Amino acid sequence: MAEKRTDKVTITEVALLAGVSTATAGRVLGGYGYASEEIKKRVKASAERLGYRPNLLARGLITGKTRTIGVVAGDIQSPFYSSILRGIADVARAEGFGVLLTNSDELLARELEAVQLLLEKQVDGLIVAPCDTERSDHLRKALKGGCPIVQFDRMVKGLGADAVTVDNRKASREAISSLIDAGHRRIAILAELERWDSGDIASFIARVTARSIEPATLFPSWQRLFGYVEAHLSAGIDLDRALIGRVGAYSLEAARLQALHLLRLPDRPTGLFSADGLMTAGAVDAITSLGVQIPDQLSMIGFDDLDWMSFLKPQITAVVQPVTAMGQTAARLMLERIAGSDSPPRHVTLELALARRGSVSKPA
Amino acid sequence: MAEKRTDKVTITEVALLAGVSTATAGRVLGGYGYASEEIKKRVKASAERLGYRPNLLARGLITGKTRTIGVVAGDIQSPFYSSILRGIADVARAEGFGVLLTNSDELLARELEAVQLLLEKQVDGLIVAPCDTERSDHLRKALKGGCPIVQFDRMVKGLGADAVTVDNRKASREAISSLIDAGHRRIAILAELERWDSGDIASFIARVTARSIEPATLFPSWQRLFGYVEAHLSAGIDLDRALIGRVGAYSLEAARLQALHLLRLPDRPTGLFSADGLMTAGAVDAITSLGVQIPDQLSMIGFDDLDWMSFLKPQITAVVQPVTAMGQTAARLMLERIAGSDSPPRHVTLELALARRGSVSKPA
DNA sequence: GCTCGATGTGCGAACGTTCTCACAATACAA
DNA sequence: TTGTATTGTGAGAACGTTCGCACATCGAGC
Repeated sequence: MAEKRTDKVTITEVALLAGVSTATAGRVLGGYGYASEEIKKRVKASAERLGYRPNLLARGLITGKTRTIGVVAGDIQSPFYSSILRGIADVARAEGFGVLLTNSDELLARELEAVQLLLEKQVDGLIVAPCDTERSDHLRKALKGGCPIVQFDRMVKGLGADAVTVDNRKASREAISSLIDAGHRRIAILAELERWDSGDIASFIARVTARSIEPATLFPSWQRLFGYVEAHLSAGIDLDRALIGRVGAYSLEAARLQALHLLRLPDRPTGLFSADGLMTAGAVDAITSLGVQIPDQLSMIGFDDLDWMSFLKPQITAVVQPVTAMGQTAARLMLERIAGSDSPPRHVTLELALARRGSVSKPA
Repeated sequence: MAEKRTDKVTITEVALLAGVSTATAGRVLGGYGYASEEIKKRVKASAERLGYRPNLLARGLITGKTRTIGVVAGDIQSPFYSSILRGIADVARAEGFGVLLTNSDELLARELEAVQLLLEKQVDGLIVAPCDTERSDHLRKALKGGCPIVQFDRMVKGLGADAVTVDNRKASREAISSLIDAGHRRIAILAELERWDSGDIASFIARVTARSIEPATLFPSWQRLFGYVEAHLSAGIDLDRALIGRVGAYSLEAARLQALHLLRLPDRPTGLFSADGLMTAGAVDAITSLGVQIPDQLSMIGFDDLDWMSFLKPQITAVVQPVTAMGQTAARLMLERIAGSDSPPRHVTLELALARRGSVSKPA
């Protein structure tokens, strides 16, 4: 019977009905000051009766806090980002925070636009997978303007902000080493490797060899190549540049083509390392279409663990990223910042696990 | 050199620097009234110089519009929801709207809490996959309160709100019919079938047979069972209740176990229809672990198309849902509502496609 | 008796915008 | 000249909260 056309019930009306001032009503409803039991009861009853719901815009305007976290993901459609987002959303929800989502598609222009929008919407903090580790003045400015930032998956050079990453380099090195230990000498890598300023693979290898490169702010696929190179170096195996499959784009089809190319080399590799989930998908597509047998004709390890890798033939041994945990951790760091922590920037590195599934054996 | 400690540059300061009133500055910056070229230039220059960014909270408070869409998904981590979200986000971004995301995990209590939060944050509209097609007073109330709602994937009974769905029943009927046409008579179905008030499969079948049930507001997995039953009826094939695998939970493991059960029946089915992506995954897991050959020993069609179904063995013929398009459509309907459309509730039904991949053949 | 802290309440001013007016100035037709 | 529309500008009131302050009451301690 209670007919409310528009839900424009404000605190003023509640106060009026309860016979108190708006300030008092606010104290009860907002829970931020003194109020006698008697009055508390009265105000709450009135609020209940009118169906009062606080207007978080107004509250945010005055407190300067919106209890909203802005997230800039690359592409929520991908399992990687969607799992991370899930982790973020869970932690945020538990603390009564909202999550404002945007996609950058790994384009700087779009990230810029997104950060802009989120800042204008006055989010309390920004969780970002930065798509450029150098040109990120917008993030610096936001940080300086008092908006905390937590990076994930990669880190901007010299940005004094929290970050959650994994040790790509180490996991990749260990994966390659385990292939080497199994007896493999010709191991191919299939990786995106899109952006790098001195874009040349040869010079990258040279700098890795000379130890003149800082891996922390590289993009993940480069870090994984880094580990690949290191594993070869420490085992004393010469690198064959033909075995480095630089896909150059984040696309299944491009990965498939590059994988086909690698598998058709005159001296075909006996091992294959794919540097992320999409690359693994492309590789498996190529492998099944060529009828190559795993692990008899080819041993394989992939980065990222997708559900099908465990229940389909060929099963794929994979480096498992703790995706949801990454999101949760990022959100927790963010909440601490929002709560006022001003500790120096923290960098959390989560552990990676290798899920062994029998796609690795000795070379024929 | 321009040092701004906190980015608290307000329109007042811009106005001051430009030597105009805040009202005029607002008109220029907000683009909503007269202003001479001369003054426009001056205000814009001042804004630029101070690094002015509008506070969308304040604007929202006064206009009553936040240019934000609230989304209640089941679980963004699933490919289904994340693709839909992507579609929504794309359309929203193009129109300068933000997307506030929540997960319900298909729990009514959580959906309620989510809707509450979103409304308090004053979203301009709600895009929801309602997790109960009956008890949805919170949605009714929101709608009545003036907050437009667009449902997707399923529809609340008698809720006068827009909706975007697919014709699950028809697609399922056609899929089953194609198996029947191929000669199959013992076709199993693997489906979630968790909630239904008169929870009994037998009574459901009876009501379908008697045509005394309205499919529109059923949950998708029930609609798909509906089509399964219809296909059998119209082909004159007796239903074998043992072939209806009711998983009862949305879980890979539960689906796997139920699939194992079906495949171990004394008189094993020659065809299998899995009612969504997760069910297909569970089924394929069971199939590969039992070493059943597709399509030689078992023909299979799945609902939902996931990437691995096309590039792995066994390849799975699948009903493809236009997921991204669903999200886009939902967002477009929402934007029209926000723009003021007061047409009667629209129900958009998107087309489904069957991707034939050779997992269907004649029974042995 | 007085002061003091703790508790309880209301007034009015924020917060950063947009919106409604009022009012000028200009231009053009009657 | 007058009227009327168009364009341009500013003062001040919204929007729905919270916050700072003033003030009132109460019991305890001296």
